[in-house]
Amino acid sequence: MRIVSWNINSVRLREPLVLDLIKKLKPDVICLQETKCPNDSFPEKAFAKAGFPHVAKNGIKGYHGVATLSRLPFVEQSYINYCGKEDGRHMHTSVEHKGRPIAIHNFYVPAGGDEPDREINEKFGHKQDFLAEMTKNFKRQSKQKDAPASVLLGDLNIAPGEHDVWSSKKLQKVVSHTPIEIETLAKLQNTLDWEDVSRRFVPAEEKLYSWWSYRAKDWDAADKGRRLDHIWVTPDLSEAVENYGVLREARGWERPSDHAPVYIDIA
DNA sequence: ATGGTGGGACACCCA
Repeated sequence: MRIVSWNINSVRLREPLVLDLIKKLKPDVICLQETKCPNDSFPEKAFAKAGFPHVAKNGIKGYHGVATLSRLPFVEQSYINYCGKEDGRHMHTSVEHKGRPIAIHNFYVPAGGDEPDREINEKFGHKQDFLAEMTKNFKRQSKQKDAPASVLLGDLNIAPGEHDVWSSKKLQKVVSHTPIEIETLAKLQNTLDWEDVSRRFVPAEEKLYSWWSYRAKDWDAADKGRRLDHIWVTPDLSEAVENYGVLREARGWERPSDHAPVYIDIA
């Protein structure tokens, strides 16, 4: 089973690119972020025709918004609102794989604004609070006896490792790579003992990115990227994950998203 | 220190 995560930056504008992605990667589940699309105008028909009749969406007008597309039916779907906002940043679904459910938590974590200081930038405070609330919710879930095998993925808007950014030194005070965010993300990762799948397949000392700014003259040549998109799995799933990749070429497609899709294969 | 680009809704927000 192949699961893809992609910050699409407008699903309506880039509907053709999603179809290209389907042809290219032949995924079973596609988790989209930044759909920027209300639920009633989501382009479902095109995706159904391409083999994805099952769509779970948590969209709002204009910005944010997440959606999960699947070849397989969902045995469960729900979403949680964070920080008292209905801003479309989480979609939970469950699919059955070899007779047992796999929970898929599709997240779009707040970007956090420009200043890494909650006293002067409330967006940064929101990002920190959002991650704390995720941690609290998953801690509760992990205490349940029959907690399902789970995948947590999406645009977490934090690049934690030294080689998850083009220059760790230059980005120390840049939101997405500050020590406080990295610490908050680690706290979340440790609650359920999630495994960051990417770094099992790509050594920690190798540069690995999933996002390149629109502002670069030549994103590919400059290659000043960050790994903002993540796929984590609970320990009971770890062994079954047999492949991981970033579809870097998608960043070079016509009218691209600034994020590339990331994916895993589960045996 | 600054401004560079892109998307959506609608005069300015999000990233």
